[in-house]
Amino acid sequence: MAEALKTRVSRPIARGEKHQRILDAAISVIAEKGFFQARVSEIAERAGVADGTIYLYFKNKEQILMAAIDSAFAAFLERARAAVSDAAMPPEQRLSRLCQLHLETLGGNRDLALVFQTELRQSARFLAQFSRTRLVEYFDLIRSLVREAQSAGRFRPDISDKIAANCFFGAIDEMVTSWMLSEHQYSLAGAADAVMNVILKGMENRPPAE
Amino acid sequence: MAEALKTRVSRPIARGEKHQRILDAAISVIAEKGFFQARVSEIAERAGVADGTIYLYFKNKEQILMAAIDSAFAAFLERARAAVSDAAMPPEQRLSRLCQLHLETLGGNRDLALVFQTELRQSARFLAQFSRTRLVEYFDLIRSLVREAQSAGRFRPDISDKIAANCFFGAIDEMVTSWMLSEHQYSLAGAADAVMNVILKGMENRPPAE
Amino acid sequence: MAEALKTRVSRPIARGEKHQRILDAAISVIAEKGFFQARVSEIAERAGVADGTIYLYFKNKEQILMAAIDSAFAAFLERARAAVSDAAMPPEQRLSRLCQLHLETLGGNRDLALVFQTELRQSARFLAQFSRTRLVEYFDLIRSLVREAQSAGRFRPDISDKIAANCFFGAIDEMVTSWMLSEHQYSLAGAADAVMNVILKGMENRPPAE
Amino acid sequence: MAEALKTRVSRPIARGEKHQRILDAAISVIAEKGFFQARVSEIAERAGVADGTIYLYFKNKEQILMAAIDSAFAAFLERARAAVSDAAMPPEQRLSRLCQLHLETLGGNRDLALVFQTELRQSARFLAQFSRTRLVEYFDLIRSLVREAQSAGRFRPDISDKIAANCFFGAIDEMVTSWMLSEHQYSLAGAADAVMNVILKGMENRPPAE
DNA sequence: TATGAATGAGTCTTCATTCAT
DNA sequence: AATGAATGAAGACTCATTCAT
Repeated sequence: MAEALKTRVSRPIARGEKHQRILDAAISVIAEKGFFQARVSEIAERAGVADGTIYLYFKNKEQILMAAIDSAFAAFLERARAAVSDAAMPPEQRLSRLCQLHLETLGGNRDLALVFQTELRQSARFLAQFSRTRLVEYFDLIRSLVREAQSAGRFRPDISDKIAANCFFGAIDEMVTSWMLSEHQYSLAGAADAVMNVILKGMENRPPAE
Repeated sequence: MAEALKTRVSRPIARGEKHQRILDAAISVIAEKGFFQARVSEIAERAGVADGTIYLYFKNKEQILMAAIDSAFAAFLERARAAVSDAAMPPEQRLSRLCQLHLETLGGNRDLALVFQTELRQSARFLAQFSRTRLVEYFDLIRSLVREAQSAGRFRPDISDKIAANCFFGAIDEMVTSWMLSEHQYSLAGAADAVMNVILKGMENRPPAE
Repeated sequence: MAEALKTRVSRPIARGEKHQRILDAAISVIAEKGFFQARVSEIAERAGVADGTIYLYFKNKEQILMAAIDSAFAAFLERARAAVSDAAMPPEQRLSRLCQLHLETLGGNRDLALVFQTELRQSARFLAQFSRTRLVEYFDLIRSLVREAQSAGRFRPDISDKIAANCFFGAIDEMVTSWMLSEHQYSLAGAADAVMNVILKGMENRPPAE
Repeated sequence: MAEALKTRVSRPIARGEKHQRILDAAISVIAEKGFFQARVSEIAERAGVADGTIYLYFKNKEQILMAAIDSAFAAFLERARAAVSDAAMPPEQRLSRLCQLHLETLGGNRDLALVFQTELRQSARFLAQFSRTRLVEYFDLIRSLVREAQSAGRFRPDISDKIAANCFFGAIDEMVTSWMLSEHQYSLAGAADAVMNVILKGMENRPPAE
């Protein structure tokens, strides 16, 4: 009975832990080598398991990589949603917080930044739907904040929420990319205010100067 | 004899022409399959040459792909420079033209869009300097226009030209990406004004409303 | 001896039953997949035991498969011996009964037919002696009946019992094989008389027609 | 021009030769190891080519093995047809010739015998149609001779040509199998007359003894 | 120059077997 | 005795690159 209980309790944990170790190892390998250069044997090695063990948890190489990217993005999305959940805060300020979180998260995790900037897009193009779905969810989050700001009269009503979201996301995304390619010579999160200073100003609803 | 003569006369052209055919074929294959899924034998087939012939023109697969991407981007950059060369035009209007050209060019060439949005970034990460250099040149073009606009008092002086360029390029780039992933359901170039309406407004130098 | 006794007393039912379940599962898997395509894990699943449990009863995969085939054939041989044990019956009639039994048994058990026709031969070629020995025993049974018929003057004395047994067994065996490959479109046992009508006639001792 | 011609002439030969070398090597490996134990790398080694070269000639492992078996059987079938093509010879004598050829051919080529007796049957069960088709063609050849003998009043009309063919083929086939398993201690072809002495006698049309 | 058959290093994946529980 | 997660050896197959023609 103690045996059974122990087994029932410990196995799931052990299993989950190994599953996660493989996902983490996969992110690390993808970050370093890229999606198509990632080797199953290297993921196994970094996860501290045998090659064959990988296949107890994932159907094939593609599924490992997809799951790894998706799981990383899902976690990111989760935090993003939490960051903008305070309905009491004005929507443009929540967009600022989202920008801050985005730059902080990727600026603080080189592997994540590499994967997001180069591999997520690959997966969006070539691979199954779910990674793309995550991106769409992120966009929808931004768009809903934009519409909210428009409804509140804080953003100009004449701009499309889709285009606004593209400008918002594109500007932030490009900040990450150029930072990533520039070998991180500066603090990414430190640029958040400057970016928002341009983007939000471009959207704000101001009476024409007289 | 007629054969030989024909060969002798046409060769100089033929070489250049064959070289170019390989580059074009490479772009086409990369657009379809992606950088790492592109096969040398498929490039050869589309170029109408034997596999081995590729190696008379390029050292290895990486060099083909790099040269193809670089050459496509170089042509793009050339047109971009020409588009903003009219010093008589106000800088912010030249930025608008650049945006228009960017969206028109990629919106009108699916292969180019695919390569720029997903593979150029890959190459920027993994491959030799020259593709990255092109990107930097494009950025420098944007930054110089931004600085010019600042000097002329049209753009706010308090924003960094680098960040402004990131916002400008990022917004446009994201327009292309989302259009590309959305299966081109709308005219990309048609969105140029809307994007500039946000970005340029975000940079323009206006006295605060009182 | 103490070991044997202990086994016989304590585990007889449980051990024997699980052992047999594995053998049955093995026959079923071999029939479906073939000897070399049979998977240990599938045998374990069909036997309702864990993979590792298999190895408490058998040294390795080859031993399982060998034992399964051997056990199936041993049962068959047992019935064959019983069928021809009536010394009062004329030997050629006993050969007919053997033929009938052979066709009935395999015609009534698809798995057994598949295993006998394709896998027994494999095992005869590649695997240890014991399966082959069973075949030899079956042959010897046939040969002894042939010799008996010759002694009784019912079969021609000029034909070798070995060759006669080959003809007898070969004809029956081929009936099974062609039936098996033809998707069982007809009753196999129903052909027994027709086959014997050829084979026994070929062996019978008749004065030449004048 | 001479170059082109030479290429056009020599290449096909070279290709065909290598193709055949691979088939021969495959037969040899299958004979030794069996269908499912045959390794592509071993076939390549025996054929004197690199592993990858195999795949220039065959789509995958199964295709190699199938082609090898089929080609060997096709050659056998060809000879069989030639052996019984003399319409002037009585049909029962032609059946004897077929038996002789069958036993001679397999008795003289150990690899072929091994492949025919154990692997052809496997392929008939598991693999694509064409090997099975060959077997059917061989059977049809036998059946047509049986029917011819019946029409000529040499064979009893009351037996089915299908069952007669099974007896005929089964007896011969079993001779080969038992010879093969007995380590070839005797001349296989030498047994042809004895086998025919049983089988043909079993089929012959004789008035009942009075 | 041009060809394309040949090469073989490199990787994913399977599955018999082990062993800690 | 029983389990089944973990192992890792083995093997099919791909494809960039070479080189004889």
